[in-house]
Amino acid sequence: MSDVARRAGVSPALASLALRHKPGPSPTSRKAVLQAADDLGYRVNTAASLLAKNRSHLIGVALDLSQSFHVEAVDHVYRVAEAAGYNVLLSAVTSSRPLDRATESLIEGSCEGILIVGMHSVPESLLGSPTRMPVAVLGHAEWTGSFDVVRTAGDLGVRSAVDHLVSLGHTRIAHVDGGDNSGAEERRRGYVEGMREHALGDLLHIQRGGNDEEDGLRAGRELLERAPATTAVICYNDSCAVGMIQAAEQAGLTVPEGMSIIGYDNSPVGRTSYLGLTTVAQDTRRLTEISVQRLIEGIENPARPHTETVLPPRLITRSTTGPARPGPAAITRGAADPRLP
Amino acid sequence: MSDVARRAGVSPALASLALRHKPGPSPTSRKAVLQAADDLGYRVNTAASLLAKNRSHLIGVALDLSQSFHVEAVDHVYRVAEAAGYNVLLSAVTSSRPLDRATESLIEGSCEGILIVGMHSVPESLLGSPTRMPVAVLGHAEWTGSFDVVRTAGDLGVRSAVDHLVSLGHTRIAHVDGGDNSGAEERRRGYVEGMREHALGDLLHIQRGGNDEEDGLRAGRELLERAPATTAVICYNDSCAVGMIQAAEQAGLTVPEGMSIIGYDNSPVGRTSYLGLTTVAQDTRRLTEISVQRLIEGIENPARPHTETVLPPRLITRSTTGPARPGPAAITRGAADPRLP
DNA sequence: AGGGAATGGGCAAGCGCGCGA
DNA sequence: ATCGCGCGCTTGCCCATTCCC
Repeated sequence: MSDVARRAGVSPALASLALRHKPGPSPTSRKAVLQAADDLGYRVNTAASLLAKNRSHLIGVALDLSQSFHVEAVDHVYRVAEAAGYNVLLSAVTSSRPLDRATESLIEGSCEGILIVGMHSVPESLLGSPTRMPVAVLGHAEWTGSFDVVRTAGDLGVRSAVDHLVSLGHTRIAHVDGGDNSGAEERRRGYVEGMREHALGDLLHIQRGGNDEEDGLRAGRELLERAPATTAVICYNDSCAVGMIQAAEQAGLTVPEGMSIIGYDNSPVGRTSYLGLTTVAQDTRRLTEISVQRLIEGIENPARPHTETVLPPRLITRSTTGPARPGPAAITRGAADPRLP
Repeated sequence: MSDVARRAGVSPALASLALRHKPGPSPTSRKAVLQAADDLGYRVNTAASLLAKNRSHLIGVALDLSQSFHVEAVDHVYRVAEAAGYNVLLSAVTSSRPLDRATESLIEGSCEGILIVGMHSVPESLLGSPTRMPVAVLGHAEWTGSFDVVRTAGDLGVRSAVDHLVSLGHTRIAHVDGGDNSGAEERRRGYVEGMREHALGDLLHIQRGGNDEEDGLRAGRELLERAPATTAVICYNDSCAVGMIQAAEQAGLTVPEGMSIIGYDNSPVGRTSYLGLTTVAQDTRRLTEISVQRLIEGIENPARPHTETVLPPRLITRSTTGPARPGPAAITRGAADPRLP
């Protein structure tokens, strides 16, 4: 930096101010410094700057890249964080890289706070003093009051799915659940409550599912065998629903005539015009905005109490749900797919 | 750190050595330091350490999280980098965040080299002195000799797809291409060469496609209208192929009886037991290993000449390809899906 | 018994920048 | 607009002790 300053004919201190667009330097010297920096291809040394400032303006994000919801969130995180003057550090959780390793590397990256996407637990090491660090969770974590949580009311989402199906005349509505995946318990509860509310408590059928197509396919096959009278299924998520659709088609059921199917997440896979999956959408954008906001508030005011924010989901009706079939299931599928124009 | 040193009864310098597991301290003082650090919940200040060492042992990775190939690569990157004593900095490229912004933030994160996944260009700012920085590209970049490239021979992949189809008796083989997406040109060339080699140059049909299902669906509809005699299609990638399959089924063609379809990438979407997509697989693992290796070599020996490494792809035959239909296309699809057991 | 290597440990000079005086 | 200190750590250099020829 002193090279830059010399070239611009000012002191290093002034150059520092100019380079950071801080008030102080006159327009003349400001321009001179910027020009000199450009000529010399100079870039500030982040480490030194960080050491001197003792602030990084960096927020860390731990996520599972294999989940489309997380990937979608990333884009919003960048937007919101950058608008608030923060940079973003990403760290992936994978099958071979547990959450605590991900957060560990974020801390090493000297971030000032951590956003955890979609995990249901928070590493204790983050919350215990003296290493305490602001944490926000975007997703379903048990809220203990020592971090912020921003999530969707999954139970409401599934209840609205039940409502929708009931309004179409369905009664034998099953649920392919998500086992112990993130948010699965809540959705299961929403299903049970929704069914009971419509006095369909006797027809409850929960089939163990999972979070991918394979799981949905397997669960679907089992479901159709055990409860062949089922006319509608609410699945843990969209991938799972796609598997369920495949199971139904394999069994000779058209969708939605023979079987109505609802997913959860409004993921890209369900959005294609071909599939047109009816699904429960989370407001990824708002969720992300709020969680990043909360995290930044927690960074800038460590005394601030932590909150849990629950947003309502929204049912998106597309073409995998339709009126309950009056008679027995259709068992043929013709060339003209009725889902399509 | 001096607190730790005091508590352990040694000097800060010795504590530094002990904390970094460097030779010097006796086993006794080493243990004392580690114990003291643990008691105090001490963590080294990365910024200060970095400033003093002037090395970060960090490699930056710029990628597009919406592409499954990139996501798959991440896992391997972590493995290889960590094995070589490097940490990883991730930076996403999205529709609103161009590559140069991603690499910019990696540089700010003080990484020592950058791995660019699947983009076909390298920001000039990375290569021009005096900011020059080691760069490796995992994917199809025009190799200029000023960075390393590790990629798959896409043309060979598509040629082997053509070979496979020809061996099944197909001649009217079309290609739904990837437009100007990464690697599309090479795959298109492989198609043309493969067809010519089998003296099928007259039957060339290239349909403008893209990289997602929507593109594949649209391209498929057009293709079936313009070249209804087509019996096999090689698609730019798996998502595109899924769209193509949907277009075929909508037109009343069963797969593979009425139409054989091949994808590219061996992505999760095609791997499900239901789809069983025949596809050209890249060796993601090897590609990643080599590219990270090359990058690290470039960091540790800046004088090293840059290389281009081209790996062969591998055709994975599953159930969306079959013998060419002898007569006209089948136009019905029954309940019993012949793809399935 | 004396000299030299080997070993464990301390001292202090920065690293490049930001900020208060 | 400048001066100069200090952020927390690393590292080269030097000192002290021990052990061995």
